[in-house]
Order: sequence, then C-alpha cells, then structure tokens
Amino acid sequence: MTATPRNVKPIKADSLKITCSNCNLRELCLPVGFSNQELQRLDTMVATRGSVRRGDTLFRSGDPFEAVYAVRTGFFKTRVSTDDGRDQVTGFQMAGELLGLDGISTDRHSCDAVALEDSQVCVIPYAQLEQLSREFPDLQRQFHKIMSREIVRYHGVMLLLGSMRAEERLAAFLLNLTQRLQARGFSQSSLVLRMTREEIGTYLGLKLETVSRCFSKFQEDGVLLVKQRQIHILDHEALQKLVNENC
Amino acid sequence: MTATPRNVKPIKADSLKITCSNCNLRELCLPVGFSNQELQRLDTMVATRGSVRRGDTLFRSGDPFEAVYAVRTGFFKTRVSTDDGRDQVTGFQMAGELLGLDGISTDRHSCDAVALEDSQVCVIPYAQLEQLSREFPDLQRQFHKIMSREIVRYHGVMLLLGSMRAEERLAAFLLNLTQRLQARGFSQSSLVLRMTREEIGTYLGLKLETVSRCFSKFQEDGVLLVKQRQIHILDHEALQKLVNENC
DNA sequence: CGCGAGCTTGATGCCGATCAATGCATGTGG
DNA sequence: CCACATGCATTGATCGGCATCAAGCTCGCG
Repeated sequence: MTATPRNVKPIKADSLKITCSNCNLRELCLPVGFSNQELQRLDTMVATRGSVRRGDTLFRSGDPFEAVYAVRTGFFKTRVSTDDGRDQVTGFQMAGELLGLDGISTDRHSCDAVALEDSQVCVIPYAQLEQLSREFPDLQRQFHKIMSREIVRYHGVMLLLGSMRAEERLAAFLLNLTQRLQARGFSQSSLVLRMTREEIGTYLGLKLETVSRCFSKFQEDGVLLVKQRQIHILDHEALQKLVNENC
Repeated sequence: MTATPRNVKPIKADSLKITCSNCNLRELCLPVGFSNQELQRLDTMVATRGSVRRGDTLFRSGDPFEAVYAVRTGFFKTRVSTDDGRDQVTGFQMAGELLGLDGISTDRHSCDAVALEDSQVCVIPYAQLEQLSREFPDLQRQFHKIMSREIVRYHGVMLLLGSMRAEERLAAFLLNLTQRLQARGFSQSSLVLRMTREEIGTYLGLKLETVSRCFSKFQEDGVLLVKQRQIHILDHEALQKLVNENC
C-alpha cells in the first residue's frame, strides 16, 4: 500500500532538499500563483520524489491508482495498448507536467507511462491532493484547470488525427514541442527529440517511414535542418502556415 | 453575468418540478451514489434547467465559461473548428453526460456544443460546483472521476483515429453508442442515429461517402440492417471482432 | 571492429478521398 | 395534388497519399 510503484526509486533524504517552494518549475506545475503559506502546505503533501530510469515505466495500465506524478526532470511518453499488440502514444510529458490523471476514473491506471530518459518525478498521493484541494481553493482551481487543459489538448489531437495530412501533423507536433520547451526557457528554433521516429509516428497516426520522409521533405524545402534527433527550425512561418492554412 | 447563455431558454418554474433528487438520471449523472442530504444540497446548486432547440448551440468557442451542463434529455455534439473552415466533432453527448468541461482551463469555452435534437440541460454554475465539492467529498470525487473518464475516452478515440481502418472505426463507434444507450435502458440491438453521415465522418476522421459505404458493406455482410438512420445490429459479435482483432 | 538499433530511401499497392451522378424523403408554394 | 426545391444518403469511377515491403545507411557501443 505504498504510493511508490516498483520502478520509482525514492531519492535519498540526504540528497539536496527539493521542495515545491524552491522548485524552479513552480510557475508551470501544480502550484501556479500560490502564496508562501500554500506552498509550504503543498510541501507536506508531496512527501516523495523519485527517479525513473530510461525505458522503465512509472505506472502501467491496470496498476492501482494511488498518486499523480509531476515530472521534475526528464521526459515521458504515455501510451495505450490493444490486446493485439498495436499501441497508440497518447502524449509526451516534460518538466512541470502531470502524469496519471487517467487513473482517477476507475481507481486503476488505463495507460502506461514510460520514461524516455532518466527522469525524476514528484509523487502526489491522490487522497492528499483531494484533501488539500478542499482546504485550498487555489489548489482546487489549478488542479481542475490542469485536467481541463488536458481535455482541450485532446481536442487538438483529434483535429490533427482526424483531418490533417502527414506533413501538417508533423509541423503541428514540432510547433507544440518548441512552444512547450520555450516556456521552460529553451530556444524556440532548435530542439533535441527525446523519442524515436516510430514513437512520433505512433503519436501522430503515421508510420515511421512517413515521419522520416516528412523530415527529409522539410529539410529539402529549407524549413528544417535535421541531423538525427537534432532539429533546427529555419522557417517557423512555413510550419505555422502548414498547420493553419491546411490543404 | 447570467449563467444562462442566449440559446438556453429557462424552463418555466410552473412546469413540472425537476430536481436531482427525483431525476431518473441520478445514477448516471453527477450525483452517483449520493445520500438524500447530498442530493438536496445539489438541488439548491442546480437552480436552472433550460431547453435548447435542435440546431442551436448551447455554447460556442470563445464564450465566457460560467457553468457546466448536464444533458437531461436530447442529444448534443461538440466540435472544434479551424479558421479555414474544417471542423472536427469531438464527441456526442446523451442524457446524463456533462458538457463544457473544456471551459475550465481558460475560463472560456474552446469548442461548440450543438443540439442535434430539441434538448433540455441542467445548468451547473461552476463557482457553486467548486464551492460545494469542497464541502462534499463525494461530489468532489465524482466530478474528478467524470473529468478523468473524459480523458480516458480520448485515449480510446486517439487509438481509433490513429490506427483503425474505416470499418473498424464505424464498428467501434456503433458499439460505443449502443453500450451507452443500453445503460439508459434502451435496446442494445437497435438504435436511431441522431446525427448525419457527415457528422459521424467528422467524428471518425472519415468522409461521409466512406461512412455510407461502410454501412452498406455491413448490411451486405449481414452485420447490420440499415434504413436511413434506423440501425439494427444483427451480428454484435462481428462488430466486436472488428474492433478487437484489428487487421 | 562488428553488431544492432534506429533512420533513410526507393518501389509498389491499397484504402479512402475526391468528383460526380442518382436516389430518396420531406417540405413548400402554385 | 402535383411540381419543384432541398437536404441527406447511396453508389460508381478515378486518383493520390500513405502503408507496406525491402534494401542500405549511420552512429553508438560492447
């Protein structure tokens, strides 16, 4: 009955003390706009931080749901699988983003969360999150906003999967990534992909060959500079156009 | 600053008194498993019921978010649109289901909700929902479950859009519809579609002609009996197989 | 240095989009 | 009551984008 799944190694107490109060992600994560007092209460709730090795799962479909997780460092993917082996990547999560919200509905997780690089997460026991969000309207509000944002995100993904062509999907994907990276202080014109072509494809509803071809096409057209997973965006406008003026 | 958008006509107070306590949907809707006391408090919150005419919108993308809505009777679709005119249906909602959760994230709605037939909704002011769910853990829990369920639903839709072929998509769609209708006391082997072929297509990422052809194919194969929007399911198994043993 | 995972690129084929015509049900006005 | 319009659905013919199959390439690593 611990809130720490098998693959999450607790970070030793003697390591540098990490708290929500001193976390540089606090303006992106759960405690957006919190007072000092609220931050301190949150620190009592997020008792555990843990690390997950690249390739390991934070949780799996079917696991009992006990906590949601905030990514502190690293990068994750979430995926759902069918019995017959196919799977669909449902999202990529980076620092400050929440994982595990799917578990609330049935008290069991319904997707897998896999670390794409060595990562650290903050473990937020759901029972305590419920309790504390009854006391702090700000926390309640922010938590609801995060769930709602996830719903809105899926609307965008549906539009992408339902009506965009391969190049448009990849363009939208890249713009979304850079936008989120930019909010975390990274360049908006260059990025390193943490996932394979196949994982991108499985997210975008395309085969890996198609993803690869699109990258090549973008390079030919002078829109991107692609060197394996190193991507430089040369023509931001062009990507934007592809997404907007569809067709 | 009213919680009642333009297209929602309040139902007269002198009409038959509708309350959560006496609503036959209470075991499907927000107050699942509530005590009588909780039901009565909920009744004070859901002050307004309203009706929406077929074709009218309950809310539109950009509208300020003030309330979520529970469908009492009727049928809705939600959709997101792009500047260039394409749109994507993101869901179909029937009695007992909640609309408007997308609005929490930015305090504005990010999709349109359109009535596919004359409908009635319960207006649940969000501020009061927040307040009351601080007082009633059961309500808080149920509300979170509903949002989480929506997230899980989108995982399924992504799988559908990302990896299924036309017939599989339609099969999954029909099974989902009948399942929900069954939970509401309707037959699981026959249904009347409330939406056009085009609306189905826009939900499933297909063109209306493809949807039509799939219906015809299912009829040829003896799986369905199709007469306009009247659908009889002759071979439930066959549909199930298409969805599971993909390929 | 050689292996293997991941990526690129080419050739071919199929599924579903597109274009187009017709059918069918409902509604409206002469 | 019929003529016509309108919205929705069906069906056919053709086309194109992406999947599939296959071969070779690149880079990191034991």
